[in-house]
Amino acid sequence: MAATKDPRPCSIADALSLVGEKYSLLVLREVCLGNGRFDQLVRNIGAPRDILATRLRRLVEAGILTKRLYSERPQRFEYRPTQAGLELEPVLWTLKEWGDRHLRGGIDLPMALEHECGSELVPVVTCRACGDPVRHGELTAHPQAPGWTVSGPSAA
Amino acid sequence: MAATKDPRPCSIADALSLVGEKYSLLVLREVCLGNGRFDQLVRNIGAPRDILATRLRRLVEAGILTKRLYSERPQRFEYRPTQAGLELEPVLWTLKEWGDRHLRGGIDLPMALEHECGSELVPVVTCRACGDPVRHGELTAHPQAPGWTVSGPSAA
DNA sequence: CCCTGAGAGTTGGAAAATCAAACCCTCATC
DNA sequence: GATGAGGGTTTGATTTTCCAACTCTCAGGG
Repeated sequence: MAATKDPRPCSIADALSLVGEKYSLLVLREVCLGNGRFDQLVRNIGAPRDILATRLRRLVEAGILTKRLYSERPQRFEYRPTQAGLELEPVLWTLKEWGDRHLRGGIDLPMALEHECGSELVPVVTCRACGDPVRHGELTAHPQAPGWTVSGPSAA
Repeated sequence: MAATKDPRPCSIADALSLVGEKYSLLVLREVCLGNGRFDQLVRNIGAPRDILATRLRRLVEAGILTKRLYSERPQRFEYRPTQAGLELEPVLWTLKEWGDRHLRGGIDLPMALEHECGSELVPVVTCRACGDPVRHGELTAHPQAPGWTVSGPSAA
């Protein structure tokens, strides 16, 4: 999907070309919650069945989901996240956190995630090296490949 | 965009309905890098000009970007992230990290982000309460609103 | 044996979004 | 007066989405 001719080599664009189409990340949401059957997906996401079938094919061929047989006769399948799929979950958590705060004012949330530590999950993106929360002003972009130009703050 | 009739009240779906359309997150990428002028966006993203104009209108009305006059005569505008826009950046970082690792094998990356601590940014999503990195198995979903059903692991 | 129903899709045609290229408008400069 | 930059809008062809209906496989009941 995203930018077939993005003039920049970019992992964000590449990732979005796999999961940036309408419904794809909602499929991941459902599958990570364990709702991996076709009819569950249709009901819980509200997507047209044909589009959903297309997305599922694509996510499987991208290695983000796998199709698992859960009944031989009649043949019935279920979709589950692969390791790569599970590692995309942080994207969902940060999206959820943003939406909870900016779209719902942080109150009356429709769903809470509880961390094993016992409190509600509020995801914070930190720097692996120093462990500190990352903020916009603390970053500098370093283009390594041609195609990149950076102007303003966070320019290198 | 995403799921006009998502039967679940969900902040992820709501967030995606604002920034889930094709090119929207790439616009945010550019704007956060300081490349906020229309022609820069066209060139750096590779999107059709009319679509870009539509996205920009939408992102401004959603409060994610602002349009700033940077020249009176002739009138020239530039787009910049609002506070809400900046707070969406973590989504871009986690997407980049996933793409770097899963789509490029972690090597030969086209762009690096340097954290103020001096090392390259590798974003890690942590739990604000306990500070630990969050992993899939450590979460439990707690639906608070009707419309939610959770089956498998991470069910409540 | 026949009917119904669940589950997992596929098909066909109308409606909406995207795309590419050309165009427009306001100035500044030559 | 012509050229060019910047920031879009217009037009018409091409792709995607959308929706409803349909298919196929089997299980179970009467």
